[in-house]
Amino acid sequence: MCPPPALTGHGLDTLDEEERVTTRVGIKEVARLAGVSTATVSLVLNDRAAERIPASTQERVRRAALESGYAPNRLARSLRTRRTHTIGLISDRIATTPYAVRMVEAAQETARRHGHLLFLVSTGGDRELEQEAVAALLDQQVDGLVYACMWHRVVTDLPQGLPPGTVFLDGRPAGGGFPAVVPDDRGGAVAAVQHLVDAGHRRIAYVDIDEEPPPEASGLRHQGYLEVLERAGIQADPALHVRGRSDAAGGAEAASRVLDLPADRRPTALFCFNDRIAMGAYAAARRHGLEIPRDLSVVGYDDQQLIAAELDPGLTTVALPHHAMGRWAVEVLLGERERPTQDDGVVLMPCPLIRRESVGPPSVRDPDRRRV
Amino acid sequence: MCPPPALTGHGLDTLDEEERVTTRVGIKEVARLAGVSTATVSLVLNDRAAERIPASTQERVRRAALESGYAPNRLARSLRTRRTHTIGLISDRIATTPYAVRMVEAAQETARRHGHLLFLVSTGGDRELEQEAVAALLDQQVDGLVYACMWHRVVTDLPQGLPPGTVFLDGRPAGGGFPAVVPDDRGGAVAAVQHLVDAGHRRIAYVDIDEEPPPEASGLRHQGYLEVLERAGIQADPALHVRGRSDAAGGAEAASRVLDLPADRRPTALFCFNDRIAMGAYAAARRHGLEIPRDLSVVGYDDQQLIAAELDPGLTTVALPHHAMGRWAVEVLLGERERPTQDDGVVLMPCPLIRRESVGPPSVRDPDRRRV
DNA sequence: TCCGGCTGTTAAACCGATTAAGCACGTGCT
DNA sequence: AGCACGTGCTTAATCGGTTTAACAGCCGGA
Repeated sequence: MCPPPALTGHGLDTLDEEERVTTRVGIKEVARLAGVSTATVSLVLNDRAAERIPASTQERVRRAALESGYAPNRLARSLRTRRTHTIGLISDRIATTPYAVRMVEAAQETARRHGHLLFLVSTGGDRELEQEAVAALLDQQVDGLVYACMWHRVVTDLPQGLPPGTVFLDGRPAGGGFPAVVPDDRGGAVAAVQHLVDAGHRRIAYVDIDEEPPPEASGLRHQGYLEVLERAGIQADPALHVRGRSDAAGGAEAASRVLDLPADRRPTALFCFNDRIAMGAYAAARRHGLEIPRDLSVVGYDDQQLIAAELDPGLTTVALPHHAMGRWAVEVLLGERERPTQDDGVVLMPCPLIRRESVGPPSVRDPDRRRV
Repeated sequence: MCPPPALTGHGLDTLDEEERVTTRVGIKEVARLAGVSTATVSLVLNDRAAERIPASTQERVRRAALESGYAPNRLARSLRTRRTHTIGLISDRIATTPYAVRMVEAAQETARRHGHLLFLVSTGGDRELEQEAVAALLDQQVDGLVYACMWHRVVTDLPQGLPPGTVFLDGRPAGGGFPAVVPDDRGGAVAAVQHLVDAGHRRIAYVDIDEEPPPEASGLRHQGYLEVLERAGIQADPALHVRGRSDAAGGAEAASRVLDLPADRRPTALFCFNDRIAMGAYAAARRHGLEIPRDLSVVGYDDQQLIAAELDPGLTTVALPHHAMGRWAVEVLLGERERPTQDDGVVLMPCPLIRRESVGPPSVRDPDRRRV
């Protein structure tokens, strides 16, 4: 029992106590306790013993490790094995879209389940920070990188030096060449609008977002919207495609524009770009004396709990598969799941329709009762 | 046990190219290029040269490093220096309270500004996972740990083996002994209620949350509420302290209970435990034919953007200093800021009042007009 | 008796940096 | 000439593990 000199200066009486606190027990100590060499300890504890080392010795080593509370220094191990069991997640931002956070959480959880730790870096979209982050993470010898976006988008100028295996999350690299997963916005829109068509609606407006340039999701959802109309033999009315700011006020304003149309052209249902716009649509409906879903059906997008579930009546909406995407990204990164080869490596994750109470059959009310 | 692909993989033709991609240039290569030993390279690049090494040599080394794109392997460096420049953040959950995410983001940003990377682990409140996380992070030799809660609470059973410097964020350890930062809920309530008193209100209700056990914040805000009333010489009316579920419906129901009181006891202002409850209070006010702020003033808590800013009229509320707390925690951890010694190491972070349009002078309307 | 092979274990190289200690050389002083 | 000292660098130990090659001892067969 002759301990190595303690590194700290603050002298306690009992060296024993001090050591417990400051110095972790290493493989050497275990080897000494078990009366073997460090090589043997390493072999045993890593199950590389392969019959070469008798059970008795293995038992001795394991007991020594357990009793001394040995935990290997992963730094040292990683230096030799060249695997750190860490991954880096770079995201443009995490706080803005509340439920996109689920992506990060899912990524972290998946990493953990596979024995990895996750470095989180959010760059606020700053190119320079992003570049620094890539470098810092590679310096740390991460086993892989996830490049996450908080909105479905096409990433045009990638940082330099992204390692080949990097996985894109909720975005895809302009040039391709990396595995990527994004929500199936077109498919989600199809589900939403089909739901309205199935309920009997023929005049369905798309209350789009008004942003320049329009986000990926905007165009894709429009495609889905048009696709369903066409399949249903409904002539799309350009007047029913309106745009508004992405908040309740903007949504109310845009929704009002279609609700103000003459009775024979006025929509009986609204497909809103997102839940905030749908929230505004509720307000507009109220101002037009329309009751949801009796007089007007509304479908949103995003399934933001704070809005969709709290509105009265509950908003039928389409959920973004944040959790599934976060998990997918890490699984692909860690080789637990096949890398996609089709479609330039881009995988579309389905967006499930969440049915609440904001959709019903079209109203048959007297047009004169339209305003209050 | 599928082997992760790590950074290497898909073979390229030219070894040269391959090397560029797979093998990072090490200190040895730089030494060779500059015609010196690795020791010299290390000395120069770490500015430990201290006049011992002439400028000409330094120049040569630096150029070699730059030209070869040398970046030190932080694993190796850390093994030797015993500092990894990484910190671990353990949080019970990150997705639930949307804006608590700011805490994590602030922590990450602060870590980055001080040259550190942040490991994120969210445990879902699972004790066992929490324990594993502590162990895994310590194995990785993190320089420190932040233990974050997503609601202000007292942490009763801490995981084993938390290193002494661990900082608590939005929570404090039951036994003390660790630095901790929590929002000043009492102070925030004081600001909110004082604001109402200053506007002339005398009958102010506290629409509390109905949870067992009541969260820390509930009691503290109640204290602040009572404190202001007492200072203002207002007799607190127990009937004006009601509780409801923490959502819009619960808030509406609880608010209705006080709005149903006879005119001479009915409050002219509501202080709500949070913004979701305040959202319900808006609905209740509407149903009672009361206009905000003309007939009823409302103050919330949390400043949830999706609610507070979107409501009409905008909700005056109290913001939780998530950003400031996240930053504080990391600064204390990294020794950039003095550890608190007062109050068992617990620091109260001020909660600023956010003034919007939901507060006005008390109504002088005819009580008979109360219902519509 | 000698040799090959098997068993159980270990010495030592290695990962890529940092850093204490020391060496070689020139210079100035006595 | 001899010596101390400063300058400019290098050697080698070290961090805490993993991994390869080899060694000691024993056994059985030729």
